[in-house]
Amino acid sequence: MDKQRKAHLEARARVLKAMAHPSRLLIIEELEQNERCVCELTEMIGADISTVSKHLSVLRQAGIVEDDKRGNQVYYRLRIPCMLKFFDCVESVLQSQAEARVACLAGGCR
Amino acid sequence: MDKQRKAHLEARARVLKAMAHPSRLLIIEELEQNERCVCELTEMIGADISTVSKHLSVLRQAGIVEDDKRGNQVYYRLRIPCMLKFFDCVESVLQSQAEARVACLAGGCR
DNA sequence: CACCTATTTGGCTAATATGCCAAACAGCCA
DNA sequence: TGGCTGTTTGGCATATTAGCCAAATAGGTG
Repeated sequence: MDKQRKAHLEARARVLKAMAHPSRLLIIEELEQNERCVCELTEMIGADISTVSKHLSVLRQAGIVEDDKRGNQVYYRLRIPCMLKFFDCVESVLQSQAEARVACLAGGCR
Repeated sequence: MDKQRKAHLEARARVLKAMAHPSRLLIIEELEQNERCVCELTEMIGADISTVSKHLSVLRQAGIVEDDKRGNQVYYRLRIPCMLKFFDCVESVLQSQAEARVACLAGGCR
């Protein structure tokens, strides 16, 4: 495999990996609506604040969110506006899984 | 957080996690072109065939690919046609990272 | 059936991710 | 300055992932 292609695949994988966690997806969904401070996100997620801070750091390092310190609170927002669209495809996969399950129950299982 | 929402986020995360590996992204890109047998994919990836088989199994369990045994070869194809579109957003992130790096070098770093 | 090819599975080790607690830091206010 | 609130960082235990080898399985053919 070509070196450049490999680098590109790795870069893509890093972005996807950063998104591939339920709490981080929740963060992304919330930030689609509005910027939020860490404490708001922590409350929604219901985990330790240090855990949430680390999730945010993963998203920041992946270039997905950016932070903005105001007073002693830190607000996060999406750097990329396309996340919603992005999920259409994930939804297709889930939809298709659901259909497969139905077909399976109906007797089409291998 | 609502139980249903949590389940939904977990389902999405599982799909993203399945995609979040360079070799699996390569597989997805190749299958966008055409179905491929395991041996072809193994050659492209350049890893042990058992490793590739496990990657395929991850993608299959996530509902992203399906397999089709013909003779003693197993062919894989995408179950979902939207993967290319899906990546537009990842590309935006990468693009934006690149721009940030340029701005940084130009002196805009914090 | 014996043998060959293609693929999957089991088992192991090394690397990475997750989540909590405790400690450090930063900004604000008395 | 001292104390308070909000956030990040370090450290650790546990869990998950990745990749290789070896063994098992499945299909095809002599």
